[in-house]
Amino acid sequence: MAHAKVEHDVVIDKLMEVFRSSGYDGSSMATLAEATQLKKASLYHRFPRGKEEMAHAVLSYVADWTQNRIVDVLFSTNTPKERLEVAFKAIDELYDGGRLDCILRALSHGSEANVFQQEIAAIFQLWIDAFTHLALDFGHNQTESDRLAKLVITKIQGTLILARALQQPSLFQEALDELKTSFIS
Amino acid sequence: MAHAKVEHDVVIDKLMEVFRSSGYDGSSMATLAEATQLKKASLYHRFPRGKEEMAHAVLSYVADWTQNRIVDVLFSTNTPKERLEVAFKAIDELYDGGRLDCILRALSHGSEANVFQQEIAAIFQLWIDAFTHLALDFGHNQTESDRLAKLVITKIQGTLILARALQQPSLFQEALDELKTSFIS
DNA sequence: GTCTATAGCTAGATAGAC
DNA sequence: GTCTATCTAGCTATAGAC
Repeated sequence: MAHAKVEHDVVIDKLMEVFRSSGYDGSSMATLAEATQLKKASLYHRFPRGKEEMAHAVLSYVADWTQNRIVDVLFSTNTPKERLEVAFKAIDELYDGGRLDCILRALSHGSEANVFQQEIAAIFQLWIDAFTHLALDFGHNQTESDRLAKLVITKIQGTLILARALQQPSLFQEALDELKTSFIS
Repeated sequence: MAHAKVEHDVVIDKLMEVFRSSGYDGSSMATLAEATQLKKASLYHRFPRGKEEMAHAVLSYVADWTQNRIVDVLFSTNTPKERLEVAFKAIDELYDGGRLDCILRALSHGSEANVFQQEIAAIFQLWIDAFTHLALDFGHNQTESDRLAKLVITKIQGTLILARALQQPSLFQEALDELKTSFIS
């Protein structure tokens, strides 16, 4: 089946893989086509407005992922401890234990003025709201819960940068453990 | 003086400005030429190996800046408290109070495999060594000093990302204050 | 929905005058 | 050391067959 239809989810996943490792401008239609095993014209058939639409589609996927794997989990009826564990397991997978870069950062640099800025901000806000809710359920007060939620994001992002720069993924693992402890204690 | 020689430091500064806001692949010879007020051919005269050499020159400048404004300061003979204040003042300037992105991150994505990875890692290591030294002088033990030094980098990088994504530079300012407190207490 | 082929443009890079 | 002019390759995007 040389011309079999490639599943939409698989295409999005491959596009994300390229964007997150090469950035927006560093990802050409040629490399995106190669990664998805589609020809350039086929990509344009699926994403008529080209590369920008592909990046938006990836961000839309990331928003869905966040809703399903973070927000829904942290607002579920399990115990706070259980919710915390499940969410952090997902985060660990998302970044492959500190080896993969964050797609939101990869798409925040670009020659054209930040067309993705609002979408990215909205996704970060999903994370903040969800972790604030969890912290409240752990018994922290509002101020401390806000602080913890932002700490989740800044610690993950900051350690990802250092872990990848120094090629020490373990730094990321340690940070996740420390974060979990911050909620419990 | 239409053809006056543009100072090397000014050229580096303008190149950095473009790279840090547009990333490596997002910065074209045309935009780099426009920013430096030089024609493309003049840039090639100064940087024969083109864009890659320009980025290396910028990273070399950043390494020098780190040596002068961070390492030398933190290894000076002033009191730990004074050294801390001077270094953090420099950091605040470097990122314009949380409004500017980090050049090291801007150069860590690219279509070509990470040609800047080692240079970037070396600069982060300068920061780590300098802040470890400071923490030891504050009376912290070796383990805690290592932790604090890495915390400086991860907290700065992480909060920069969130501050810029949410367009709330104050998050960065707060983080700098918290970091200073971490050393003193 | 996929493909081949190609248009039209912009990228990085160079030659050579001043 | 700066410039204008230009080359070639790679880019985004489209046309049209199957």
